Amino acid sequence: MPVTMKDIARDLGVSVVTVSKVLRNHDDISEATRKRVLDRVKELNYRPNLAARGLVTGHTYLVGLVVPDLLHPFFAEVAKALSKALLKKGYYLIISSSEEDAELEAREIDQLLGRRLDALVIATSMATPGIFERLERQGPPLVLLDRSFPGLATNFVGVDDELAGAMATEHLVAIGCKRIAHLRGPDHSPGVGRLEGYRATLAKHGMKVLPGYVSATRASDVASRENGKTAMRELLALKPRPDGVFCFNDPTAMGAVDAILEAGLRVPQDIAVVGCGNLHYNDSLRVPLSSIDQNTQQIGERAARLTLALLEAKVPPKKKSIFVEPTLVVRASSKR
Amino acid sequence: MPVTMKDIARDLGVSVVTVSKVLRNHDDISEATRKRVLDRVKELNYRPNLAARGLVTGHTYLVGLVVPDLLHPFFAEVAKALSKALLKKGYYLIISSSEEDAELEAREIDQLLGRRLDALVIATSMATPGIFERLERQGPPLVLLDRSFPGLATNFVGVDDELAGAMATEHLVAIGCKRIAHLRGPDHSPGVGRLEGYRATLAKHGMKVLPGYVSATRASDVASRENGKTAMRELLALKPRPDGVFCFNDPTAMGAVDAILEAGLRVPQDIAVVGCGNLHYNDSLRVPLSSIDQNTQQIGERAARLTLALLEAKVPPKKKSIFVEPTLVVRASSKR
DNA sequence: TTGAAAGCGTTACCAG
DNA sequence: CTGGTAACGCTTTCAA
Repeated sequence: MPVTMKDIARDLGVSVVTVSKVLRNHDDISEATRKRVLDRVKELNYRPNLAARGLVTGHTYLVGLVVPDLLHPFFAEVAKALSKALLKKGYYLIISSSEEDAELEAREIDQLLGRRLDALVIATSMATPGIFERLERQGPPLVLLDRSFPGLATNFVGVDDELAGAMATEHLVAIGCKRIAHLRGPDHSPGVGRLEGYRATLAKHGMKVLPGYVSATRASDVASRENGKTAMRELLALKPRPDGVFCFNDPTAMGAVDAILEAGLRVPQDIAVVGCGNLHYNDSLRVPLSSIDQNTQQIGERAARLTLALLEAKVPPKKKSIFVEPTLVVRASSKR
Repeated sequence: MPVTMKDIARDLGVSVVTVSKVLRNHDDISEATRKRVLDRVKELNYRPNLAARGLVTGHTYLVGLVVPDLLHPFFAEVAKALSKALLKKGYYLIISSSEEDAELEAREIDQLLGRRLDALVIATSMATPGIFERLERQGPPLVLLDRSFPGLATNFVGVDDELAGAMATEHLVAIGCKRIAHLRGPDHSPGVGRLEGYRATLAKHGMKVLPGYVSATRASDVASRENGKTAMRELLALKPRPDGVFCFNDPTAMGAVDAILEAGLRVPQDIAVVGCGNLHYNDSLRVPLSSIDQNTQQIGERAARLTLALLEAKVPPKKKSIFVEPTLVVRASSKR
């Protein structure tokens, strides 16, 4: 059994209250007793029970983060930045992964609610906003991350996906591509946003989305490498064949490059490829991959700032959506 | 304020105890009351306060995991496997990252101890075992992960690093390398273990570790890419020059390949390279990288099994060390 | 400067 | 079947 305040109080012949006060630096304690208490605390290696404390104070200094996949560097990096920024203000981050599974995510959220966290940050795997409507009505302050729902009024932090799609497509246009295709992502907001950015940019330049130029298969976030390869093979069979591809994410783009090389074509001379996410190793690939950088760290920091603002507010502030600006990183796969 | 059992009890004119029993499926409650309670619980969206429950039951069903770096796929994958296996038994994993910083790690551990977790799993960034000796004496069940301390009796799960080093070196010998160098890792057990495996294998074949053939710089776990490049440049300046290199990890190996190609030499013809960790994208690199796979998933599962065993034991079982067997994956960087 | 009493939300124990 | 009482480890309030 761990040491409690009671043990210390008994040992020293003082009351629990006195011990409690010393530990929280109240100044209505004599130097003498303070020292006696502190010494005993050290000796016994005492640690306050944070759960008990939270029970009475009403806040836990715990913020929950739910992500679809910790193996995805994007989420790992957001977690890192978020954790660091929150820690500075004394808040501790609890991370859980839903493995892109809506049902598991619901269970995780339940757990976190049961622990009475002070706030919740969620990059959801859910297809519908139902759960979040309920959370907004009854639950701790909530910030949605990376994926949002049209029509749901909520706090949100993520990259501007439409801009990301537009920048990638704009770049392909700029290097002279005439027939630009898109290996699209899932039906969530990043997938749809990037697709919209692609569409809008083509339209702006008076270019058409040729039949089949938006992949039917939706690169899931896991195993998108294989998906990309398969989807690209289908694109290669089209006539006319595309001369530029914007891919939902980098693994998909890597798969696309695989398929293109496999068909005996060259990247970027025959087909230029741009991904999204800017993974760390893009530089060292067989064909170094151009990509849209999502400014991940900034996303984490802005999410932290927003969360802290919610935590410190007396009255619930107006819902706020923060869109971080992406950046284009050009490498060999689109250098002409 | 969240709904409590008291609210439900009052609404229904029953006692808190009755509500509590319904929620925990005690069978000494009439069907009628059970239904009334359950209905009200649904209506109000009630969730038991797990902290309060933990306070009285004495266990939290929480297991803490501390890793040096969540961005490292190895740890992310361990976390994933661990979490999945624990969840099956009703235990929930709290993940924190120490960013390879011993001081931060100490603070994280303190937090976790304050939360009275049921068990702790730690891949430590500490150079000394002091903290863990104390934890073994006073603290929840502890499992060390990936990194161990000679002389510290503790539960441990990790890959057999000496075997990893031996397998890599053995492979380089087998493909005909005569002068094998090692870009070594930090001073922790994996770094030292792999080095020992390398040394032992050379000795076994009557080969010498030539002067300067073990890099002085120790690939830190972060930014090891640049380190690898720098260290390899130094190796290239040696006479005679090595014709095979075993690198502590894959980023280091990627840096080594960079340096070799930059010097106008070929991989694997002039110098063969083997890494360790078997990162997912090793296949798609400019030079696909041979590597030692650590069987990460198995590490997570074994860690979970061991943790659960500790959790379920009445008396503290004897300390156990589990070494998972690594596997060699041969790719172009060492294919002759 | 100190501490007694009440309470946070829950469960264990035992009497009715 | 039901529920009163005590307890978990802590903080808050207020009186001494």
